[in-house]
Amino acid sequence: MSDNIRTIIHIDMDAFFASVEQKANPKLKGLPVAVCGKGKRGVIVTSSYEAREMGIETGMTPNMAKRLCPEVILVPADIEKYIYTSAKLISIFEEFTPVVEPYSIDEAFLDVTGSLKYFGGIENIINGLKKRIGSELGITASIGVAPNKLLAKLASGMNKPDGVFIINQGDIKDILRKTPVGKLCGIGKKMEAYLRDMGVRTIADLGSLSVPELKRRFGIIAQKLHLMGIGDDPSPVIQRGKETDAKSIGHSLTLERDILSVSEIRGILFTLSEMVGRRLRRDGFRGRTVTLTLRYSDFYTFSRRKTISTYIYSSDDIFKVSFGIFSSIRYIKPVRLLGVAISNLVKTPVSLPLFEWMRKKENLTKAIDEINNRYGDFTISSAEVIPEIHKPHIIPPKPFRMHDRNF
DNA sequence: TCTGGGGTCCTAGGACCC
DNA sequence: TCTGGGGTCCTAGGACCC
Repeated sequence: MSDNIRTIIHIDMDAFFASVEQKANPKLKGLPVAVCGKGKRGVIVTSSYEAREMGIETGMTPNMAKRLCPEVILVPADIEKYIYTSAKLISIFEEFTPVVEPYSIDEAFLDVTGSLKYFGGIENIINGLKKRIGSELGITASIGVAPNKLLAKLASGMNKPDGVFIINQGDIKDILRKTPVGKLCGIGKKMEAYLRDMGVRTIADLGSLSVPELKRRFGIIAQKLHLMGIGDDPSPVIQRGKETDAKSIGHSLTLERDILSVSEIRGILFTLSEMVGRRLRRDGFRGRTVTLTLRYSDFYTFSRRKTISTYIYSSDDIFKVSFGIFSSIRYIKPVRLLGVAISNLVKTPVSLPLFEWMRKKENLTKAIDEINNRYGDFTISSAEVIPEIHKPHIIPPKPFRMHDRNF
């Protein structure tokens, strides 16, 4: 461990989407509100604390929620509003330190080690954050403070909603002894069950296992697990704009109804390819591996990928590869979900176009993107695109899975 | 009662080359 | 005559996070 102790904040909005809706429409304040995804197959993505008290959980269908709590108010998700609020949040955070790492639409890590003195201590920073968020955005946040990201994240969950929890150096041992290992970010259900079989229940139990012992069971992640077990985490807060490049870009869509028709599937793949292609180009990448994901009506989900020899970036090329993969799948059942993703990415200036037709194609693609960037998505696009599909999709919290409920 | 969407990282096995 | 071993690339799938 290092001598200079860091002060890391993890800040997590409370019931983010629901709170934003309650702020936008004060009539919803104090009521059970559930925000749902759009379309026939949308599920609940967040709910207010009032709704949670009635047993409403993320992942339920609106029907299930209604049955459970007839007074629940269902509000369709308005992603643009949440993105806007999220951007405001980040700019508030950045007034307290430049070292801000957005972790999702409603969470961030802040390294405030360097700004403690300026603000006169951690309490002033916490109070300042809460006050600004409350007065400017009308929502609440839970804040965790600790010497590293792992523990800060753990801390922010300890006193929800609208809470603060500070883990000082001296408290660490005690907390590790008391806290179940599954509370750690990175230990999911499977890992927790596996650790339980080894007699590991608390974080401290994990810390008591030796690295070689962990290596036998978990291989390469042994060292990391050990560090987690002793509450250590050397990873830095990565300042916004200094992130590593994306590794993949993709979109998927659950269809309004299950379909079998190849021409409909073709249309959806084309649209998804266009969405992927636009983001790929906007972010300045090309890629050479295309992955197609299918989910059948029985929920069986699988993927097929293809790596080609050249880096591509046009929506058309992405579509050709993804439809080619689809065509190679022999046994097709009614399709519930389709996904297209591209990976094996490189930053764009790769080479100049070799031939005239390549240059023309590139110019056309650029012109279309410029128009779409200026006037909104799909102002211009091929006749095959289905414009309904593309609103931004960014959905947060914990997925709730039907089949997890049996224990 | 039916089960959203966007990512990262890791594993294991096969193809292929030297 | 019975079968090396290392390295790289690729595919499929799963765990995990939000």
